[in-house]
Order: sequence, then structure tokens, then C-alpha cells
Amino acid sequence: MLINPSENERLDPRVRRTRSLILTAFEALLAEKGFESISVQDVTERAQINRATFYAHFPDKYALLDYFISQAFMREMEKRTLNACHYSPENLRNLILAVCDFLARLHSDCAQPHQQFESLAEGTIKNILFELLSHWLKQSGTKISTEIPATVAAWAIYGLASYYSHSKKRPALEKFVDDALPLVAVNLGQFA
Amino acid sequence: MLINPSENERLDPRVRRTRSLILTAFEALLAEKGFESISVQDVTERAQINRATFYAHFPDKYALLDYFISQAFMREMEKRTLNACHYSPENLRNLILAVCDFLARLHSDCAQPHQQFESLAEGTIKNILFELLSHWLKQSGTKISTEIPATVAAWAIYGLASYYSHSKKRPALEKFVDDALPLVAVNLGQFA
DNA sequence: TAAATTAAGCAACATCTGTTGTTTAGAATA
DNA sequence: TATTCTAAACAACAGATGTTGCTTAATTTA
Repeated sequence: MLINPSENERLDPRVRRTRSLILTAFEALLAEKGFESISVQDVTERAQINRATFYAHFPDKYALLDYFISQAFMREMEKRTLNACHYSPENLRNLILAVCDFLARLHSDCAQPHQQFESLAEGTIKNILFELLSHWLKQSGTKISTEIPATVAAWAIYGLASYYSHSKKRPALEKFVDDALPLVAVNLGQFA
Repeated sequence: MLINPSENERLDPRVRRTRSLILTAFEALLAEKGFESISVQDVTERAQINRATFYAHFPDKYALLDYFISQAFMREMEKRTLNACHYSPENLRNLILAVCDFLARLHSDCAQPHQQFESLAEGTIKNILFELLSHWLKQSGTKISTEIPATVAAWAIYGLASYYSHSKKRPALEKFVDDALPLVAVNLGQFA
């Protein structure tokens, strides 16, 4: 389902248009009310498309959320060129920063990010993080299995970012990452 | 909403009965089909209660899932007396073991544990884990803030357990925990 | 350009949701 | 025990869901 820019271009323009209408409408609605109270109806009315058309693109609103988050998060990774690189403390630092930033923005952009919304978004983002970290660690050419360290790192990073983005009075991001980085890096030294 | 055993007893027996009927029905349905395709109707028919009665107990099926998981997980923690103790590598080991075990069982008990189900269960369990770990770390009487280490530990533990419970050919649990423990313990030494 | 392909619009469906008002029956209390 | 309280059953509601078959219009392709 997830589409990269190049194959996006040779997609039927009607499809591109509809998808973009859906995503824009969804984003606007998220700014107004919580995910749980957004219906497929709401989305299609706002997007000015037929409701049946929605179902030709997504099985349900949960799939839409997944696509929406994936797409936004991957774009963020690409923008920061974190997708194509290797493990180093500096890159890890930037990754943590990026995730904190992304979540903080997500929270400020969404009217009422409730439990359900957050849990689903978390699953989506963590999957991407795990893939990305696995890729990083394998660059080191090590024979050690990367799965366990990548798992711990992906979950820990998300946990930290989630904690940061929920803090009442958010500490300065840079300072927070200074504190957080070593707790993640400590297990990755062997891949540097 | 979550009820401990003592106050459960002095609850109106009709309420106790209904709740137990709902939970039993829900558990049975989870063994048959995925959470996404279980409707409130399904639950109330199986439980042989009126549908409107369901809504007197839970706002929707997501709240039911949350309650179901919380309740089962907390009971597991109590059984292993992990709820009332402090941080030590040995206790941490038991905790990781317990979470792995719980998730593995959850997966074998549920017909089709899909993304949505897992994400929601994860949120519920991790909240409990975070509270429990915060409690542990505070026992040490340290002045250091426990929030960041507790966050990293809760997320990392869940990540590991999730990884374990998804492994195709599950390694021996004891062995897995031997490998996993140090990655979590490394950040908690100061609270021993 | 003409023909073939396929996305989007439209309408109608059975089903499920969450809510409300009323009645009935079981539990707590005086 | 008699009375009061309140949970559960029941019925009916407007609204949303996910699906289908059909028509229309845009696009790709030959």
C-alpha cells in the first residue's frame, strides 16, 4: 500500500487525486476532533468523494490511520536522511531527536490524541523504526544477531519520545536527548 | 473501573454475574476469531445478556479489551508477587520472564492476534509495567528521577517480550531471558 | 482517434452501533 | 417483612458500516 514518490507519479491521476483528498480531509478532521469520533462518513463528506470510493482505497478508518502515519513518518525520515545511513552515536542522536519532534508535532496537530489513536500510531511508527535500526546495525557487517538489540533500541527510543511528548512542561529537546541517548547507545556500541 | 478482589465481593451480585458473563464470552470469542471481527452483538449473544446491558458496563468493545487485558495481566503480576517488591536483577529477570510468558500465552489463546488487537493490548500492559517499575525504583530511596529509566525499561521489556512471543521457533525462554536481561539491567544498576 | 480499461459516482441492502424510555425482577435496607 | 433502590430486559431510534450491482466519465492503449 505504501507508495514511494517515483511509482506515485505513474499512478492513475484519479487515484492520486482521491487519495490526496482523503488524506487532506483526514488531517483536517484530526485537528478538530479525536480519532475515535471521526467516522468514514466525516472523511468522505469533507473530501467530497463518495463513501463507497473510500472503501476502494482503504478497508476501514484504521487502515487510513496506519497509512497516514506511515507516510508522514517515512517522509520525515527521508527529509533528515536517516533512512540511508549506518549506526553511529551521532546518527542515533538525530534519530531520537527526529522521533521526539515528530510525536510532539503529532500531539500539537491533533485535537485529542487519545489512547486508541496513540496505540495504533505507536505500532505503525515502531515497525518502521525497527526496520530502520535493523538496517543500520547490519551495515556494521557484524555476525552478531541484530534483532534483539534493534528491538530494544526501537522500543526504548519510542518510549523516550512518547515520554517527552507527553511531558507537561517539555524540557528543552536538546537537553532531554543528552540524557536519553546513553540509555539507548549503551547497547549498540558493538555496531559502531 | 479496574476492581480488586476485596471490593469485588461487596459488589451487587447481578453486576458481578453480568461482568463475568461478558468476560467469559469475550474470551471464548477471542479464541475463535480476531478482535476486529468480534462485535458487541457477538459478545452479548454469547453471554446471553441484553445488548443495552453491555453498554451499562463498557462504553464500547475497546474498553472491554482494555479491561480484559488489564485484569488478566494484573492477576499474573500478583500471582508472581511482582507487584509488591523492589528492584533487583533477580526480580527484573522474573518480570521479563512473566511478560514473555503472558504474551506467548495470549498469542496461543487468541485465534488471530492482529495489529489492532496487539497495539491496544500493548498500550494497556505497558502502562501497568511503567507504574510497577516506577514503584520498584522509588523503593531505592534515590533522589534521581525514576521516570526516564522506568520508561526505557518498560518499553524495552515489552519490546523484548513481544519479539520473543512472535519468534517463529521460540528459543528456550530461560535462555532468551539470559540474553535479554543485561540490555535492560544496564540502565538500572543505580537503583539496586 | 477509437476502443478498451478502470476509477468514481450513485443507490440500496442488511447489519451493527450507541442511546433512550419503560417495564420487570432481584438485592439492600429500614 | 415491607419498602426502596437499582440492575437487567425489552423495544425502538437515528445514524454509521461495509458491500453490491449498475452507470458515468476519465485514462490508457492500440
